[in-house]
Amino acid sequence: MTETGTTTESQELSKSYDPTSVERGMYDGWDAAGYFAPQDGVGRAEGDHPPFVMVMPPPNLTGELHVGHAMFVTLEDIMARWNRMMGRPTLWLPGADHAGIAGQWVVERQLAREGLTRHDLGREAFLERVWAFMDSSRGRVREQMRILGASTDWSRFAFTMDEGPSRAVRTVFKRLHDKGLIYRGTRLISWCPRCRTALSDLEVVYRDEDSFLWTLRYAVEGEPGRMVEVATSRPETFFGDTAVAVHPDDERYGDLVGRNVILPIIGRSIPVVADAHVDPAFGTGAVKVTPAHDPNDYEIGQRHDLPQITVMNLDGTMNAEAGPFEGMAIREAREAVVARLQADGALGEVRPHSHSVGHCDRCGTVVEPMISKQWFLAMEGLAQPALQAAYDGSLTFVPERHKGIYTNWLENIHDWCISRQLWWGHRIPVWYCEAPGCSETIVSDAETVESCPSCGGTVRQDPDVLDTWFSSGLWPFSTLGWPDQTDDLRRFYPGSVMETGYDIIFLWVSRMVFFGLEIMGELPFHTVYLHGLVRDAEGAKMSKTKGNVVDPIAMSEQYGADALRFALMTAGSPANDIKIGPQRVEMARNFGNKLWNATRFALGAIRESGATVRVDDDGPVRPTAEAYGLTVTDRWILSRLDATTASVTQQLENYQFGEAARQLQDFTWSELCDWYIEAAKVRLRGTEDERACVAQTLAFVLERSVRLLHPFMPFLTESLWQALPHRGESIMISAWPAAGEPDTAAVATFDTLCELVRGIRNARVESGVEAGRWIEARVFAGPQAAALEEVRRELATLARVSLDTLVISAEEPHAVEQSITVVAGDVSAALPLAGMIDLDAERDRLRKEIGEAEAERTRANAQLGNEAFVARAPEKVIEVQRKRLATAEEQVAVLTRRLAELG
RNA sequence: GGGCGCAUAGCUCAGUUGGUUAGAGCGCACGGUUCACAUCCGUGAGGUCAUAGGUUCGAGUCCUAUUGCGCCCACCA
Repeated sequence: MTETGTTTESQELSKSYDPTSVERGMYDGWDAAGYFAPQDGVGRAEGDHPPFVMVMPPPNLTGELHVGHAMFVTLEDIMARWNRMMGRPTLWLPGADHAGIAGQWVVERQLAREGLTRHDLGREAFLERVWAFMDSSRGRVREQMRILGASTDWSRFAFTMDEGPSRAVRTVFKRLHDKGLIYRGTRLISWCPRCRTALSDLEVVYRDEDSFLWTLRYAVEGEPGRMVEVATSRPETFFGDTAVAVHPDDERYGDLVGRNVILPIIGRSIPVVADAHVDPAFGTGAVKVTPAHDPNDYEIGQRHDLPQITVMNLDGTMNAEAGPFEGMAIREAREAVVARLQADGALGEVRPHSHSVGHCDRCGTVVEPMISKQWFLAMEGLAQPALQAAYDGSLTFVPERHKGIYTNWLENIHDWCISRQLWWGHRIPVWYCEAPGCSETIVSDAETVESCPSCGGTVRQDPDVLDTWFSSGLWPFSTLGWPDQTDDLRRFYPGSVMETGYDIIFLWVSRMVFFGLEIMGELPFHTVYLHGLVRDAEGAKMSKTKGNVVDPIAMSEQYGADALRFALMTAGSPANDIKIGPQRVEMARNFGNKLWNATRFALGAIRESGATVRVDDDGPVRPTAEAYGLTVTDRWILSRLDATTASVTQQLENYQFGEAARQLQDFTWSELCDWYIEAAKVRLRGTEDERACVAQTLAFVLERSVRLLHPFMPFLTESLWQALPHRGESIMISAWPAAGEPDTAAVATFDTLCELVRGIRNARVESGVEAGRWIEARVFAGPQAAALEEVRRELATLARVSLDTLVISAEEPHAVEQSITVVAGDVSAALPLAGMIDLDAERDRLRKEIGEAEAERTRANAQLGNEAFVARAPEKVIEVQRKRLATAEEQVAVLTRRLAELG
């Protein structure tokens, strides 16, 4: 079954853990070895090994990575590395996003610093400039992800503006256009006057602003002196009013419906219409209708066939419709208009009013609803299958509550305005024939169209580009070569998990789902895992202007990428926002140091044991009782390793990454280091067989632990694994450990040992025994005496009891004078401390302990005395209570006798 | 207006199907240089699990209401 020796020469580890030297160069080695790519010829086609496929949410190439990126890189890397170790062909596909409006905005800002606008450069030169920026940014982002340890397949790196994804965009556009789902129409859309482009609903963020509600007075035509008052928060738009609307049942205005009113200043006549949308209780119950500048008014206008009068220019100034106010900025115009209305006696009540105002998500400018000719994607038909997938459970959300957010949005979906008046992005693949008399519109998936296919005339491409999220929505298949039927597409579509932030469920996740279903006929992934946002140590959102940005690269340089990753994972729970500061990362680094030193210790122990660790293809061979003479201590740590392995595996299956990391930290630090290693030191000073047993057990447990930790701390674990006895060339491609059966007897005995040791240590401290002093102890262990006898040296060493005087017996002697009594579960110990005992203090201590034991006994009795409890609780739970009662009774008895003996 | 989340030790947070005496790290107190680690070890103090009801043999965990904080959605003239 085994060969001896290790395949790799064990390395000496330096005195202390230096993350920088551990991490340096390691990534390049993995990359060069090709570990990041799925094995050739493996994948869905082969059937029996379903691949694990995850497409990275492509970071925007607009700047440096922030700690939020480190968060998703860590989560996805854990999934990728774990699945790889589970033996699944794993593809984690990296990429980057051109970021449309955000990308253009960054470069425009650069230009602004040079006193230039994009128009100074012209479209072509501007795009060259953007490309140059993106290229340099792309390199940095890749480098930063490597520093973080992202095990992505760089050979498949994709950029949204690359030829492949661009062709996918054109193909989808054409296909959906031919199907009638993409159409061009003149609608009311959201317009950013600064960016000078249309926006989708999702790119508009609303903020409450304090303003006023102005009452305007319109004269009723043909009835001198009679006025109708309308309330508005936007007086400057009244030039575009084409009606006044009142509720059909509003008696105040019933006689006015069908008649006209006169707009002040410009004297235009507009009708009064009845529309149920109007709330008679709000304002005056009469509302000015401006179809070209308000979504509600637009709807009313549609219903009553009202004209649309646009009163603003695309740059946010008033146009000729505003008469004397032409050329003024909107805000400026508002004040001037109000002043003029007041002067003309057309202004009524003015009162403070708070309402929410839409702003451009990118630049913060107030967004204007405008009538504009744009391209739209009809959503109703696309949304249905995407909803169905969520309803029937074929699409899962982690955590599940986000499913409702997703479905709620799709249930209330509006058509998506996909055209943008930008230069940076995917050009709309539509050409218009310029020949006189020919009105041909050509939609093509080709990169260029030279001439009109019907008349041969010259053509001009639509100047607009697509919303950046259009290409993002195609990402799960455009990155795999679609529209070509590539091997990758066959092997890796559909994917498995989409890991991203909950803030882009609408913007991105929903769009990938409906595009995937429409274009590929299959969901792009079965699970959506959503992480929370990362905040600073005070819980504030990070921003450069606040100066509270945690730079993941600086953090990695100081504490190591492993520490940053571990800190991010253990800082909170899935999908909740987490806070992160340097202190937490430092603690994670300390954990790394602990592992480092535990490994150093193990290597030293193995060397000094003189034994050779036996290794097979699954690493150090699991030591057996027959071959190695395992003791309770070894059996305990092996059992704990098994339990931890099983639990961590389950946590990973359930996407509970933080809990998995915490359990591993707890196991390795508390159980392995604080207890096993300390206890094992006894036998390392013992016989040759004992040393060999400890060496094999340590090698086994540590090697497995390091493997379990690998997805979380890839660099450190690789380094330690290489130093430990192992087989194989990298921990990255080693197998995920399997769990064995629990050894309940060993666990019970060792737990008793721990409890007893803790009790004795506590008694020593409380009695003021010097830390270094060896004391006497007599342990009364009842039926556990034999088992404890097996670990008497460990007990003696850990509790600092001199081995010569340690007595472990089944029966309690009648009298032990001048001693301190320790109870630990079922067992007790007497510490004869001649001359050191303050009898009064000891009596007080005993009384206090008796009190606690009695309280415990009372609680257990109460539980068991409850007939309903005994009748209905499961037998297992009742048994626990019986045991609890027995232990408490025993403790009361022992302590009471001791108290009596003290006199 | 609708929806979601959070509230647990001085601080930051865990606690997946309800089940002994609710955990960790930091901080705090006391003590430790014995040959892995002071980036460490040992011991300890510290919590009416926001409030009020309810379901249950049993509630930090499930239900209802309330308070406070945060977020999302919505056509708030």
